[in-house]
Amino acid sequence: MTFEAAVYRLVRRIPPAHVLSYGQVAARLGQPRGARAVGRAMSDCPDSVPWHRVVNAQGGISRRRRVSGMLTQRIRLEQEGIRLRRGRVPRPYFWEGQGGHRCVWR
DNA sequence: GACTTGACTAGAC
DNA sequence: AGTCTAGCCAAGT
Repeated sequence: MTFEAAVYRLVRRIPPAHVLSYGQVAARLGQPRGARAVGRAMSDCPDSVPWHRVVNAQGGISRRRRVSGMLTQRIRLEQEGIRLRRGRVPRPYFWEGQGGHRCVWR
């Protein structure tokens, strides 16, 4: 199992209308400082991966080579019912796994 | 095979 | 609240 594959497997488990930061993904895979490696993996991921559910630690959409990709990500998030505040995904949308949060998606 | 380059980030000033 | 740094991993040079 490569790191990349592990990243894709986890990202596929993020429920609709929820997000995870690059750092959170890395931490869950046992690499608390591997956020950057997650970003690299996401830059080349299969279409079967809901890549739009991964944002940066501030809830914002990170820059990339293809600027248009940023718009696509925002659109996809909004289509799932996520409302961005000041260009960021508000905290309640962050997937905390088993616990604590209320699912705002319907 | 060494070095660079990112969709990153927590911590230290 | 800005700036800098170290740490991560794979692809491209």
